[in-house]
Amino acid sequence: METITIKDIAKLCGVGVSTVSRAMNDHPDINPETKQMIMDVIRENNYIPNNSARNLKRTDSKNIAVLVKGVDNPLFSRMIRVIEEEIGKKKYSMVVHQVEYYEDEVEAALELEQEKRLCGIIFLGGFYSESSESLARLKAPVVLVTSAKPQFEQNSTYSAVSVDDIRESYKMVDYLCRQGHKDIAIITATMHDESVGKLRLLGYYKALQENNINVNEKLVKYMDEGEDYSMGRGYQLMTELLESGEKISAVFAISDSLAIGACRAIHDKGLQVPEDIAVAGFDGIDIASYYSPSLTTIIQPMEAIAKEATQILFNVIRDKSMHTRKFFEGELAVRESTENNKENSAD
Amino acid sequence: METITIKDIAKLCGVGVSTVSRAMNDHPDINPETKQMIMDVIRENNYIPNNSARNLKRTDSKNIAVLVKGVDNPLFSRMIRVIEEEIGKKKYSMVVHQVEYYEDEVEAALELEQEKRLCGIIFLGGFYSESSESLARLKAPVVLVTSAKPQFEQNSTYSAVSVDDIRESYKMVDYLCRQGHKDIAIITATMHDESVGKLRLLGYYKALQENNINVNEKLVKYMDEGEDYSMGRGYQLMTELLESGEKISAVFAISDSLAIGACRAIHDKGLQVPEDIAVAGFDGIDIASYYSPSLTTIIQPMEAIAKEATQILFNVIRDKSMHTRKFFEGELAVRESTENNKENSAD
DNA sequence: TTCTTTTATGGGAGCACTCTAAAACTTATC
DNA sequence: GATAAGTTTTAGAGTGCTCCCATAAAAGAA
Repeated sequence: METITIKDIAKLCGVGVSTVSRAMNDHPDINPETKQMIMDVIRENNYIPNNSARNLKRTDSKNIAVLVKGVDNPLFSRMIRVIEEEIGKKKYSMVVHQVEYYEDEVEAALELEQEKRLCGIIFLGGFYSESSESLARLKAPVVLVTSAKPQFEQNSTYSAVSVDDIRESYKMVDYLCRQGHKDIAIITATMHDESVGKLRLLGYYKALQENNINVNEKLVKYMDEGEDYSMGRGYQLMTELLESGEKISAVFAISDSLAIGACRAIHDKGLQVPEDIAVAGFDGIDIASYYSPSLTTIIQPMEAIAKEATQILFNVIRDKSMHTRKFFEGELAVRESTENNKENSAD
Repeated sequence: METITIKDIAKLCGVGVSTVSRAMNDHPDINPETKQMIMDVIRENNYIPNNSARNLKRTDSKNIAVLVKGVDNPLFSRMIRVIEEEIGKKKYSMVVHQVEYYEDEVEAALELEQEKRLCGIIFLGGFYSESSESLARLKAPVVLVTSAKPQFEQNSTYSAVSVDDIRESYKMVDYLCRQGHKDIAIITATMHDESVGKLRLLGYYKALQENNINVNEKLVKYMDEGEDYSMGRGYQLMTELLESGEKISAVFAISDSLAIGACRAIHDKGLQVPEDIAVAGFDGIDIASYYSPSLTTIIQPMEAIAKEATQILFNVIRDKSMHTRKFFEGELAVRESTENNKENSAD
């Protein structure tokens, strides 16, 4: 059972190799009947063209890379699933690349580009320390998903799609303030200017300010740069918070995983969520609604974001359209972890 | 900034193209000094060979595909991370392919093989309805990870690595029996003979039998074929169980996600875990230990399994060594969700 | 009928590599 | 100094495909 090539198909059909190529690639200059005949033969013989040979010759490689910091982040793995579906529909193929925390994602993309002849790049998460200048080194169009970068110039060299992190974070913290909380801690990511953690922190500051609450910097806990948003890390940081002796009535963790770790830490100190401390997360991953107590969170429309990201990428690749910046609206889901039993018990 | 090719490097070094190729591929017939010189030039110019061109010519393509039913299954996404690391170390590249529930994974692999010139295939999960005969259609060596298939003939056409599902499941149910439970329900996957769900069900039967407990088929709940092990599904099936009116003192769900869904369902009926019903899971994903109550489960050594799987694959690819069947030992982690307060309150 | 235009097809160069076979250069042996 | 044997290098064929260009056939215009 030898590998079957385009030549074999051509011979079988009694036509030239180029005609078979034409039929497969929806080239206009071909007789519909010939095309039909060729396609039938292809199907009968389960012929699938060799991707390497195609990519070698083609200018447009039909390879899209997805670079992820943490494939096992539930938010990302869910999005990867959607992105692969979308990419598959358009007959492109997806290359997933896990970027280690110590790696520079743009460097990694640069390598992949040489190696795999990419025609498009999607970044899930990540920091882009050098920002625009760094991203501009990539030849293929780039879409940033769920990353910082609210600023967006005309003629940008990349697109971006995400929720408005400042606004969504504001929404959550403002909600906590209205619930009567005054001592609200936050568990966030690195202080890096280009990080989602920074934006969500800004939303936190803004909400406190508008509610006339002074910021207590001792209630602001940072993860280290490049660390995953893990439950373990949430647990540690919450424990530090609890052991600091500061008064805390609510905690906002910038991911659901961190929030769950925090819940567990509170529990392990013999305290109750939400009775003693309310906890809120961010993302809206499955576990948030199944956790006990179910977790108040900002639900990011992951499917929509992932779909839009691939759509934008295709627009840029195929129609050479301009890069764009799209914001999605998150949904504040109020659940058990912030139910205010103390004050509202009379309701 | 034009793309740099092997020709450019050859010219820069003042040597032939084939010599550069030799240097890069650790070919023995080359002067060490020449090689060093060439490697220096390559590094200085950030040259990275084009993968498509390589794969086109090479017999062994250095492409390994990972086919997954459900990339967003936490167990799998974690393993994917480890597998990519291992594959990367050996300078091979990984192609992740999400297999939809309605797709036949072997068909999908067959396509990928033609398309991407695979030199190895790893399956994560999946069913393999046609089993051996079907798998034998693949030319590249295959390793099944976390799949059924305890039987293993000499000269098998594939390797397999997993825990011994029957034994691990037995361990768990036997433990529940010893805790004094008599009415133990199970939430498992399809009845399909080649599924992990079936094996774990066999372990359940065995444990009940050895503990002289009659099986009540009304306590055995099946998911549909191809469905993900989701929390939502666990919730539904547990709700059905609770509404059946059968007496239930413990539930064993064959994945942690299902178990968490079950916990939530019990909670929503106004009952307590473990006081009213004990719950046990399987897998040992992160959330299991952070959930409230923390979840009793069988911890699969995911990292070790993933590493071993890639190792075996490399052995078969490179040394043409025989296929093997490797079992790992799981760890029964007893946690809050099965703590037996009732009987042992005097302890 | 002859010339131009349109439509359909085939030939073959080229993509960036690998690898075989042969060439060029060493060194050893008599 | 000639031959053999080994080492290092190179030219060039081959990989499966795409796409430009040439050609052939059909259609339309003169």
